Amino acid sequence: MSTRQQEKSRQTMEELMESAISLFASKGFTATSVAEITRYAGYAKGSFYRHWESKSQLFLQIVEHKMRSYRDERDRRIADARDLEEAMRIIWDFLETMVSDHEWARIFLEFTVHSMRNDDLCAEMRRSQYRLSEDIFAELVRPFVTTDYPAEKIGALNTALFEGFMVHNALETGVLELEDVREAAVALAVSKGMKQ
Amino acid sequence: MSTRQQEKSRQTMEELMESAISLFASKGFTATSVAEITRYAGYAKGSFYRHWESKSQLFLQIVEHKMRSYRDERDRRIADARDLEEAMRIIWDFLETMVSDHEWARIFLEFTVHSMRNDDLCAEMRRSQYRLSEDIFAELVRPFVTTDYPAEKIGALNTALFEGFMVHNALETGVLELEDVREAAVALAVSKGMKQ
DNA sequence: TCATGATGTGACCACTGGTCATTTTCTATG
DNA sequence: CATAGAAAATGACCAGTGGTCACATCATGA
Repeated sequence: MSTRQQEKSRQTMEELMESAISLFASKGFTATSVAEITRYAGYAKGSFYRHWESKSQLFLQIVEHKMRSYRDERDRRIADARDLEEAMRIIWDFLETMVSDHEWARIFLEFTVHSMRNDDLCAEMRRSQYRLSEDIFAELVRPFVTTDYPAEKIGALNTALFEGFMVHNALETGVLELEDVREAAVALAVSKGMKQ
Repeated sequence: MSTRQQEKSRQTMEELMESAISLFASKGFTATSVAEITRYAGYAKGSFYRHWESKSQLFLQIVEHKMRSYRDERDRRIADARDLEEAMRIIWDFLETMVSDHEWARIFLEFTVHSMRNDDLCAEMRRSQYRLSEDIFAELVRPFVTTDYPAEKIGALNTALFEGFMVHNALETGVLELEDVREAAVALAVSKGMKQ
């Protein structure tokens, strides 16, 4: 096996990815062009498509990578939760680290909307790797729900509140703090999912 | 005054607007090009820019028009509300008519995100005409809030939940019904804004 | 040394939002 | 009517987009 050549290829890919991450962060997904990504990394445009089949696919790969690192930590901690309220607070710690990466929350929202018009992308976005999907939320939370209210709905309501907060953040309205949303989300989940 | 010429100009503008509304509805904001709008209405591309300074400005005009018709009805009805819960339900009737225009909710979200990267557009989107903004919500709801919790935050939380639901809808996840979100929003507002 | 296949290139495609000099059409006045 | 001047409509043009592909370059195994 020609290790040297493969190594070079891997390095090129990483350079392009670094370039993309930094450009996405400063200009967003749509406003960053493939030509810019390659130019910034010192390659020609054609090289990009040797590594990814589209700009969207690169983006998904970046997100998947970001998500994977959060996920393990989160799943480990939630095993210790004693009730729904505790579980919710652990989940929100995790969401908090996502939003704290301010620019990325915005870009992520941008991409979510971008994917709305493409069935394949839409299907991928529904999968748990790319979003705190309703499914994964329900799974995390189900063991703690002590009412008849469906765990999926608790999850979906929570995700709605979170993603709505990202819109709010993106428009820089500045009325809500993360604390407010977190409190509201916990209160909502508790009122629906725990016997009073 | 050359009434005939002005009349013609007005008619052209209306034709272009109708064309745009129908194309936006079927393809979304980004995917609809200015050339398509004019072609569909039977004009050349240049004519578009005689009436609007950009595609975004046309969009804002369409939204403003849609909003105005809702608003009057809503303000009239809310005057009759007796408490926060009643006020919330009236507001959600209004939001419901917005989402029921299924395709438009999606396009509106698309445009919201599109405007994120443009300061001027962003400022316009914060204004009450274009969104159920935190301000206007606070104003509607303030007279009914009987706790210390700030009315702006109740408004912002409600808007977050609503706009998050639009994301949910756009991805066609299908777990939440409007009823669920409405109930959650009312419950949330009541728990924060009404003495128990 | 040289053939092979992987890696890198940039002109090219059909398209975008937006501009503007030019042509067409209307109308107010002599 | 004739015509000057204004208003409306046009479409070639610009710099850019995501994506393709025939071609050049280079590392490698024989």
